[in-house]
Amino acid sequence: MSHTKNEREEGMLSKDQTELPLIGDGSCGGGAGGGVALKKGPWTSAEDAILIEYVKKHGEGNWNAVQKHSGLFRCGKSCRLRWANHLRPNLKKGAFTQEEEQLIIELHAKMGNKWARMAAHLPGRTDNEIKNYWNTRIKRRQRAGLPLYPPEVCLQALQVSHSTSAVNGRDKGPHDTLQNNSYEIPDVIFDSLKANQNVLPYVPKLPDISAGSMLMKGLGSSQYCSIMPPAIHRQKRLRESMAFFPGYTATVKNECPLFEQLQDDMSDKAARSFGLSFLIEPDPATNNSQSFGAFPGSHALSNGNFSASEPSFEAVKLELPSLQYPETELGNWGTLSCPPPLLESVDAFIQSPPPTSGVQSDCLSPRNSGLLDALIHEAKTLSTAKNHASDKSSNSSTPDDIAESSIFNICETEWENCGEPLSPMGHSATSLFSECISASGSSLDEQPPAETFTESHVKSESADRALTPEVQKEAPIQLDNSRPDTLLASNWLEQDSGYNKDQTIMTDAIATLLGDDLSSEYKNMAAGTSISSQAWGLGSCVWNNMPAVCQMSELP
DNA sequence: AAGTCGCACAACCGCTAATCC
DNA sequence: AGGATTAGCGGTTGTGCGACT
Repeated sequence: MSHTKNEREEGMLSKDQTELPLIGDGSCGGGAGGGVALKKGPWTSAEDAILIEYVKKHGEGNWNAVQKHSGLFRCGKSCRLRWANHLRPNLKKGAFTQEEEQLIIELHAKMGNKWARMAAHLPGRTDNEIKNYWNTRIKRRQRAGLPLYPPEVCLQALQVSHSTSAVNGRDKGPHDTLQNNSYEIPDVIFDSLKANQNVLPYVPKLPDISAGSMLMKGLGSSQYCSIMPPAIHRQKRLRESMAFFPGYTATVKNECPLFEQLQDDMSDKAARSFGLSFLIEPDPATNNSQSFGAFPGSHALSNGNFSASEPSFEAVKLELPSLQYPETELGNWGTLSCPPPLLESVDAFIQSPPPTSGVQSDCLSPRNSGLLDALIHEAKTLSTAKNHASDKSSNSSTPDDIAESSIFNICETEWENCGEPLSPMGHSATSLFSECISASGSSLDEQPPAETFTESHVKSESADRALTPEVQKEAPIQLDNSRPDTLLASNWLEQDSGYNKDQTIMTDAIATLLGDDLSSEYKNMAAGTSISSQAWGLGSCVWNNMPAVCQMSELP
């Protein structure tokens, strides 16, 4: 990797020697500098020698003393980096081996952008090397339109996460999971979520955050969703979706490939692959909400962020390296769905959030704990609402009524308390879903063949209408067909395996997941509407949380 | 041959956590 | 306890080089 380092340094020697820039910033000044001109830029061999000599004498650490003791005009920070990245013994130089690359991929699936921790698993490699390698890889894969993670890694992540979440209680220490060759859930996520629980009314009890979800941070990245237009304009799609299914629109950015895959193969195998196994075989030891919480993939971070350190609470903060969201590709999306004005307006919102955005962010924080958690909350509320409704007018409600009166009332009341008809998942979350909408096509009637899925257009009309609250109520029917899950449904229903069978499977699966109380309602909905928009709206919530599985197993 | 572009890499920057005093 | 210092981490930027036009 750095095999040319010495040549480069030698080549730059003359330049370096002629320039001795002042250390202008305080970050490197420390106490050692004391106003002395400290050198920046590439290290020379002479400097390396001095540093090596210093470390031999004094050992590592106390880097700010290097300049004092050795006369090296470098700040301690720079010395430490130089030593750690280039001079310390046992450093492996040269390109990453196949095994190392594989390990990096797996580690990144586990940890996200925890370069230092990844480096700990790669003897002789530095975090910087790994980071650079990964960023380069991202670029490469993105250009090639390849998924970021190979399927086997996805599968492994899923399997481990599933077993981990089933076996482990809550936040098991990372060391434990690592020792078990399990996927590591950074504590910080739990901390963040826990912190959120104190603030927010509908942040569920902390469930396991599955490795699958961690993985999906990567999977959900634009690179990964390369089978769709890669750099999705999340803000635009946010609008399209959130107006219509405020609560269920999270995380689907990660899941989009599901629908491609579903179109290819909606067989039993496929269904199993992307998560029906979880549905059909729920953990009997868990009750409804718990099983939700333990559902792998239920905590896919909504912003497609790779970093495991921060399930960002800010609607727009993206921890990804900027290159991972190439703005240059946004134009592709401009042709996909929304008219420019909408696009721009949402852009403006994202890029310079209004003063209330922080409040919204807080209010919307449940997204950090995952779509299914929100679903739990909503489902419970739905159940409550239903009970209320039946108290007032017993037996008068059709399943459709129930869906309308409960689901969308919820949307308009509870969630609107956040100041905007946004999902508890928040902007990013909703945008994730809308990404899928954009990618998956506009309507059932226009449903394109799978091959052309990514080129389909979302009618801007739908998006525009979605902006106004008054269309929200009618939106479900109108827009349902644009939902990827509806497409999924339609595809599914067209399969040779037969409508009734699949419907039953799906309904039962979701019902199982929902638990006894809610399952009957869901089944009623499904039955009453023949996989109606409402049913699929609810069902899609489940589907939307399967991508960790589906992508893992169905990647080309 | 000259200019441009993209890649790979090294180093820097800003921030935070840990430690010291 | 609390401020200062140090170490570490992750993101970003700058630079050299080779490929391409």
